[in-house]
Amino acid sequence: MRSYWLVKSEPDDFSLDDLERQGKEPWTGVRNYQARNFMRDGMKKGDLVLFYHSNITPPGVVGMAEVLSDPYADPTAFNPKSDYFDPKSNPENPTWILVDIGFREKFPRMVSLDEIRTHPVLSGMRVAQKGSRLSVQPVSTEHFETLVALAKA
DNA sequence: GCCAACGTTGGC
DNA sequence: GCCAACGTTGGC
Repeated sequence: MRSYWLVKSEPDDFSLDDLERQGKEPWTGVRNYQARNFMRDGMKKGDLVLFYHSNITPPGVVGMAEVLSDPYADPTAFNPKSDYFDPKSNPENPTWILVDIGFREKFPRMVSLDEIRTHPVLSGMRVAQKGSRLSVQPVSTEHFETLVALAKA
């Protein structure tokens, strides 16, 4: 049973094109417990992931990625030189967990946040809620299929 | 650049 | 355990 997800990324920091170039990327730097729990407890290899660009005009879903690894400790939490360093995390009992995300496809067109919010089905997505800051979030099968169909229409 | 919404921290 | 202060996210 495959699950569906949405991850946010600021394209100035790491875009879908960057993911395409790299092929895959350890999803480092998530420092929110709810988002971590989704990666740690929910994500499985082969799950499909909507790739969302935030902090850009317009924000929206630009493509599809997939989960390529089992969950493992985020190594940036142990690196004092990293922006994501967290002295409270240690390799014996890591606080922060990630998965590898792989490139799958760039959609023929972006589905913007505005379009998600005004769509009768997609408006129920968590990302559409005002003030929604969760950077890793589950997506229902219906929302996933509706959004992909729209992106390819 | 502004600021509302939200999550976390820390004093009490 | 409460909650004010603070820092961050992210749309606009």
